[in-house]
Amino acid sequence: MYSRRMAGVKMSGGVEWAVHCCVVLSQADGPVPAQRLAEFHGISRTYLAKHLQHLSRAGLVTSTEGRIGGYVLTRPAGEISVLDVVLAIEGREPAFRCTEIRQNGPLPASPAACRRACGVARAMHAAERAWRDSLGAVTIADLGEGVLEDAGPDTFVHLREWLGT
Amino acid sequence: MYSRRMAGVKMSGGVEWAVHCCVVLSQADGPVPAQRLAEFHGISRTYLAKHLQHLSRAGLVTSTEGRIGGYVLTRPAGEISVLDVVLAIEGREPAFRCTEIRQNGPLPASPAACRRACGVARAMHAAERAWRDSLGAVTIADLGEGVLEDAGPDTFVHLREWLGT
DNA sequence: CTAATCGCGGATAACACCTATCCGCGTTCA
DNA sequence: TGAACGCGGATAGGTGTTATCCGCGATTAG
Ligand code: SF4
Ligand code: SF4
Repeated sequence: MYSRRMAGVKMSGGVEWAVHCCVVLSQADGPVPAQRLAEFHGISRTYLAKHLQHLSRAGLVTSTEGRIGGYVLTRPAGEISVLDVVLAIEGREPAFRCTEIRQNGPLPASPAACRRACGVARAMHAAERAWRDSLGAVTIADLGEGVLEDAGPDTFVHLREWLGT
Repeated sequence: MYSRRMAGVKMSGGVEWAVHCCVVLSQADGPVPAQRLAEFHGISRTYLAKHLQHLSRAGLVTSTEGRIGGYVLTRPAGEISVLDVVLAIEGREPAFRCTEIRQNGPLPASPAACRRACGVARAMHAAERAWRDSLGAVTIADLGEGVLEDAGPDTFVHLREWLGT
């Protein structure tokens, strides 16, 4: 699916799907099945279902089983941040994982010096905090307004019509 | 090497090695061979060599071939940020990669609306910018001072003695 | 000059994670 | 009852990370 060489810190592609689904759900009146969400975005239904289950386990969406089931946002769109979605899909593990190599080799750091994280780890964690703070400041409701600005004020009207089909 | 399950946005472990090597190099008088750097940190010599080559290609370190060769920092430690090292090892690709799913499905976004990145992509890129700004504000020299605070003022004296062995 | 040391780049393999699909199960409702 | 739906496990292919090994060219001690 990805043609170019890629490297480095990378984010799962499912995050993009999940965020878009949340924006759609914020405009829906009732439960929207995964089938419908996948159709709307032109993506794999079975794989999207996996991501939606992650959102469900994280408590961001509430699932309704049975005949006319589907997904509904648990909280108002203004109370769900992009960070919530990213953490639900990607997990809560920090990107930087310290392997404590300062304790290896001929001059290992003393146990006293290792009581707290070293400067390297502190710098990495501070950067991740800045990243999370930035994502935490944007809500699904904010993204919905952005769509209206970019695509016109009647976009969600068409969306609701299609969902009701 | 990693026993626990991990998920999500992740950073290559080689970044930690590379940053530590830069701190060591900032305290060395002459070229330090990869063999020595690997010994000091108790890590794989052959694999570390790969990362050092990345640093060399990025221009952060200058390599000397031959009998008494090794690596030297190209710039002063105060002019090399942690971000420089991370980008050299991990590459410059952004973590979030947009697949433009808004152009799919029964209600695709109009070409006019796609002239610029949508709100989702903008939020992701803003968060990455905050992450990079945070990492760019910390230099190798700063980390060296942190080591002195944590491990005592004679730490680098011992280091230089061992390097001279 | 010779040999030892060193950096460089390619080839290779094991492993983990991402992507994607399929199936069976339980639930709900027409 | 049957159709639609969510849930979880099993599975498979692709990609990136981790790690090692080899040959090559460069440099220097002896
Ligand atoms: S010095 Fe910092 S990054 Fe390095 S091993 Fe220790 S805690 Fe981890
Ligand atoms: S809406 Fe944004 S994140 Fe989604 S496909 Fe379009 S540009 Fe990418």
